[in-house]
Amino acid sequence: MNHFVKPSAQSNGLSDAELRLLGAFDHQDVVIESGQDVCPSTSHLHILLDGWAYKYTLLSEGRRQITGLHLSGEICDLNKMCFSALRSSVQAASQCRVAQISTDWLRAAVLKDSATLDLLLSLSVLDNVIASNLIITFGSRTAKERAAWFFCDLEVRLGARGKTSGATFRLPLTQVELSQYLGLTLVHTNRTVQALRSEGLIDGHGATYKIIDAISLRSLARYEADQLLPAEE
Amino acid sequence: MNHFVKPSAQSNGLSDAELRLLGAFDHQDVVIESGQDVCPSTSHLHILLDGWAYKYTLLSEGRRQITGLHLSGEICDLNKMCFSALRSSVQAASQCRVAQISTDWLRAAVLKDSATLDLLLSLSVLDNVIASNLIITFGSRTAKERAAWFFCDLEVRLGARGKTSGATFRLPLTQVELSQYLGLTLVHTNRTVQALRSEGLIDGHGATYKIIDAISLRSLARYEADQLLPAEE
DNA sequence: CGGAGAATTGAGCGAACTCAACTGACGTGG
DNA sequence: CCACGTCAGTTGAGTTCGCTCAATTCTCCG
Repeated sequence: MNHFVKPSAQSNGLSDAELRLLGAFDHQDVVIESGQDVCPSTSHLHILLDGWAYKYTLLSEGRRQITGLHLSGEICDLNKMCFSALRSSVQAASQCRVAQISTDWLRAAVLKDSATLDLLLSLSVLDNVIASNLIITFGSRTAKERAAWFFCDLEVRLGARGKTSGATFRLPLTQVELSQYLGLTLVHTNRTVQALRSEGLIDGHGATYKIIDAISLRSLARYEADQLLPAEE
Repeated sequence: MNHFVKPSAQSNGLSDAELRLLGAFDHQDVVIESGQDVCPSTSHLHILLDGWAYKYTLLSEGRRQITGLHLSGEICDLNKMCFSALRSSVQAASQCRVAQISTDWLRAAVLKDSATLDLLLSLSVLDNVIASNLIITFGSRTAKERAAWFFCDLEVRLGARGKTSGATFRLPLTQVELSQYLGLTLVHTNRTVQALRSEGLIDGHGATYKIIDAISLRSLARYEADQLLPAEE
């Protein structure tokens, strides 16, 4: 059986070692284009191997709220192990490579191998920790702090995947999407990001951003790797 | 082995049948006084048999954010199955009766019985759904809508447990706690609840509340049982 | 009666929203 | 090659929501 280790709390997803072990699983690779549904099948789980995706739910009047951001190594639809019909979907924010795993197959694997059980539980619990962090952000941070928090969080998660060069990284989200994630209006999101730029905390327009002053940014965001993270490794 | 059924999505917790089956588990009953820590042990999970509790995390400057509300039948600290040191705690909002279950024992039980696995997974995923609902609330609802949403949600969850008489129920939370849950200031929470009262949507001060006009309340809150719930039952 | 915690009220301010217009990049078709 | 449409980003002006900083009432309990 596979010897999974605990998913890295820093990266919020599967580690490289885990992804390598994933090869032992009965899975299927798919490429999803930007804007498409990442999790079309209800009988399979979907693991992001590469690319950006976000979970969202549609609200009244055409609005929507993005409830989570997924990077490579993360499982997008763990809920499918239990519930088939949630009111949320997962959309690709960039071209994505996705591995599909049958829920039935995984369920059987978990019963056979306690390390796999640990992995699955850890991923689910991690999802909760991430969600709690977002709740804390929404409940206690101003717009500027939210934006700062977003960039801090992003740098950590991308850094853990080796997707940053220096403090520079690609961000394939439009400001509309960013505003739906941060729970702000588009206009205010724009002004807020500009403020971070003009204060010399970040730089970059369009798809490429760079963190200039990580210390001040974290201080502004009261970023403390949030809910713990590292555990009984 | 136990024959657990899926936890009720309506109530967000264990059903009566599940609680009855719980007797077969190796557990220990404890009474926690209001204000005390519900989950002191790190080697045990804690299931609320009766009472109110909330998960919170302390922020800078003495502030805190309540990230989840727990009613009877809910597991408060599922994260202990994976991570030992989270930055959050669970506090009793009223006197609580709590069942402690050893994490090791549960882990073994899950590997032996697929129904128990389903139960555990369902509970964890349900936590996520609840958290997503809160994120949606924070991201898209005004103060008044948040408060209305809170009462709608409460009525459903309490109703599923038979803890309402008519639309009347006890709410053992102070406005300070309510404000920490809704992500508003105490003053604004007070005014917001008053507004709901003066508009004839709810009634009641102190610890006892009553929903007068559920239709209007739900409409105001855009409450639609939120992230769905019922599944492949 | 005094004190503590909870709920309430008032006044003023600042953050975030709304509405509306405008720029710049890009692709497509005449 | 340029006119045009579209979409992302930006800017301005005015309004409203929610916050801050008091101070005051109410309730309960010793």
